[in-house]
Amino acid sequence: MTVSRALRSDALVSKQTRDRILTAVNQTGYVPDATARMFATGRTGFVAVLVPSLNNSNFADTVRGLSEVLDPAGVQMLLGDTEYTLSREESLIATLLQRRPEAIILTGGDHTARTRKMLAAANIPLVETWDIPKEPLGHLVGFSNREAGAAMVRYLHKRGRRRIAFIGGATNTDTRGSERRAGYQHAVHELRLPVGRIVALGKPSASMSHGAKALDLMLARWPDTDAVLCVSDLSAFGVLAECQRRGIEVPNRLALAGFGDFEVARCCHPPLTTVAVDCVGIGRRAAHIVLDALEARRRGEVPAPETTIVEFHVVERETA
Amino acid sequence: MTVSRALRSDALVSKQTRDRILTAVNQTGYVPDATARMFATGRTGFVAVLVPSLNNSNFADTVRGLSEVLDPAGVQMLLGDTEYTLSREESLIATLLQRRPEAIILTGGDHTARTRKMLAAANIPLVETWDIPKEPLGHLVGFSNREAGAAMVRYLHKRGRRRIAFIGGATNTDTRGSERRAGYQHAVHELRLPVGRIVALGKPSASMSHGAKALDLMLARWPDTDAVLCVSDLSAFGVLAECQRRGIEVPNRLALAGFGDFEVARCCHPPLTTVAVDCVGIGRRAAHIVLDALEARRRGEVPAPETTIVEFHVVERETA
DNA sequence: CTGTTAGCGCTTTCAT
DNA sequence: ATGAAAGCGCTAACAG
Repeated sequence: MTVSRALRSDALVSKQTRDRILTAVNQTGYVPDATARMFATGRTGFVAVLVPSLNNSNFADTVRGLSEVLDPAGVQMLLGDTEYTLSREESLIATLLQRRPEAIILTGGDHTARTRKMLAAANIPLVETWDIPKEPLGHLVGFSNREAGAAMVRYLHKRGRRRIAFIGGATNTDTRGSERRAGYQHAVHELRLPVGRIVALGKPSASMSHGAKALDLMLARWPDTDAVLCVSDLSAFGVLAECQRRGIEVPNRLALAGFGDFEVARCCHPPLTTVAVDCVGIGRRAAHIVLDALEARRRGEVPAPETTIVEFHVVERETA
Repeated sequence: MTVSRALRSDALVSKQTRDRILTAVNQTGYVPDATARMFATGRTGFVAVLVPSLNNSNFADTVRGLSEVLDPAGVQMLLGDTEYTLSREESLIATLLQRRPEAIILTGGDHTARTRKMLAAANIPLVETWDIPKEPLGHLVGFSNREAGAAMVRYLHKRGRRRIAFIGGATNTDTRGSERRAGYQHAVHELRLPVGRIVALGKPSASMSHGAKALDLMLARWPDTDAVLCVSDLSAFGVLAECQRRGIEVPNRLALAGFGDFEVARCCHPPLTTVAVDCVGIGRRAAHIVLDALEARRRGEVPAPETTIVEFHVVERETA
C-alpha cells in the first residue's frame, strides 16, 4: 500500500520510506501495471472517438483538435472509422464500449436504434459533432450543414447564377452531405430557380474522381447549368479538373463551389469558392466538454448538456 | 462462469443454456468488461501504432490496411501522431507503453536513444514501416525512399531532362523525405547533371502551398531548370497550380514529378507523374506480421525478424 | 505516516 | 455441461 502511495507521489509518505521504495523499484525494475490500476479504480482514461473517415482532412483536423486537448490530460483516444455507415458505427461502438471509455465522441446525430440503446446503457458523457441533430443524445458541437448548403446557393444566386446543380453521393449514409443537399433544395425552391438538378453518384467520402464523373452526367442532363455546388471540395476539385480537360471555362461558363475549405481548394488554380468550418476548433471544443463532464462526474454532479454551434463561412474565391 | 463461456462462444455450453444467456444479455444490456478480462488474462489486445501524420492520405491508407487486419482479430489500435518529430515519438511511446500494448508499429527507422531503450525494455514485437533502416529494431515492412528518389531522377533523365531540381522540407525530421532527397543527389551526380538544385523550405508534411512558394525560390535561383522532383505529390501539385498561374507550361517548359500517388495526382489536370507505393498493403503486411508474432509468442516461440521489401513504381502520367 | 482488509469482474483450474 | 474456488495487481476505506 505504501509503495502504491509513494509511486503516485501521494504526499502522505515520509521521505525516508519513499526513498527506500524508489531504490527498490530501481533495483528490481518494477513497473506498475496500468491495467490493474484501471481495474481497481474503474477509471480507464479512454475516450472513444468515431469519425466517418480518417482519410479526410476535415475529420483528421477534428481529431487533431481533440488530441491537442486530450493528450496533455492523459486521456487516450480510441479511434474508430465508421466508413460513413451507421452499421459500422454500431459495431464499432459495441467493441469500443467493452474497453470502458469514460466518454464518447461521435460524428453526426444519426444512429441506429441499437446504437442509441447501447449509448444510453453505457451512461457516459457523449458529444455529437459536425451536425445539429433534432434530438441530441448529449452534448453537441456542430453546425447546420443544411444552412451551409442553402447559404452557398444564395451566394451563387447573388453572383447572378440561375441554373444551379448539386453534385453529391448517391446514398444517404453521409448525413452531413444529405443535409447540405437538403439545404440546396430548400434554397433553389425558395429562390424560384429550377429545382432537382441533383447528381447523386457513388459512395460517400466524395472523391475527386467522383466529381469528374458526375460532371459528365450533369452536363448530359442539364447542359444549360451555370453553377455547380458540390458536397465537398474534393468532388468540386474533380469537377474543376474535368472542366479544364474539356475546355469549359470556370467560372465564366460554369461557376463552382465546394465545401470544407480543404487545402486543395486554396491551392488549386483557380482557387475554389467554398464553405469553411473550424474543424480543429470542433475537436478542441468537444475535448473540453468531455474533460469538464468527467471532472463534474468525479464530483458527483450531472452536468447539463452543452451545445456549441460552430460558425461557417462562405469563402469567396475565384470559381464562383 | 457459464456466461463467460457462452459469450466467448466456447463449444462446451448447451444450446439451451446459451440461448437463455444471450436473451438475458440482450435484455439487460450487459457488456463484458474488457479491462477485467485484460487483467485476468494478462493480454490487453492493444497494438500501438505511430505515424508521422494522420492527416496524410498515404499514412491514413496504411492505417486502413492495419485496421482491416487488426479489427477482425479483436485487436484495438492505439494511434499516435508523431507530427514528424522524434521527440514526440519518444513521449508518445512512453505514454503508450503504460497501456501495455502487445506489439508496436512504427513509421521509419530513426529513433532517439531513449526510445530504443524503452522499446527494448518493453520486449514486445516491433515493426518498422515505410523505410529501410540500416539496423532494424525488429520486423520490417518498407521500401527504399532513396531508391525511389533516384529512380525518378533517372526517369526524368530518360525523358530528356538535364537540369533537375528537388523541392522538399527544410528539416531532416522527415526521414523519408530526406532519403528521397539523398536519392536525388546520388542520381544527378551519377548522371553528371548539375547538382545541388535543392529547395529546402518549411516543415515536413510537405503541403501544397509549400510547393507554390518553393517554385518561386527555385526559379529565382536556377531559372533554366527543366524538371522538378518534389518530395510529395502535395507539393508537386502546389508547383503545378503555381505554374498554371504564371503561365509556365507543364511539361513543355517544366517537367514535374511527385511522390505518393495521392488522389490529387491522378485527378488534377494534367495528371501528375509520381511514384506509387502500396500504402494499404504496408499496413496489411505489418498487421499480419504482428498477429503472427503474437501467435508465436503464445506458443512460447521467439519468431525471427521478418523483412518485407515493398515495391514502388514510377507512374508515368502527363507532367513528366 | 503506515498497514490491513476487501474487492474491482473476469478467467483458469478443478470438481461435479 | 455446469459450477465453485481462487486469484490476477492494484487502490479505497478504514484502523492504528
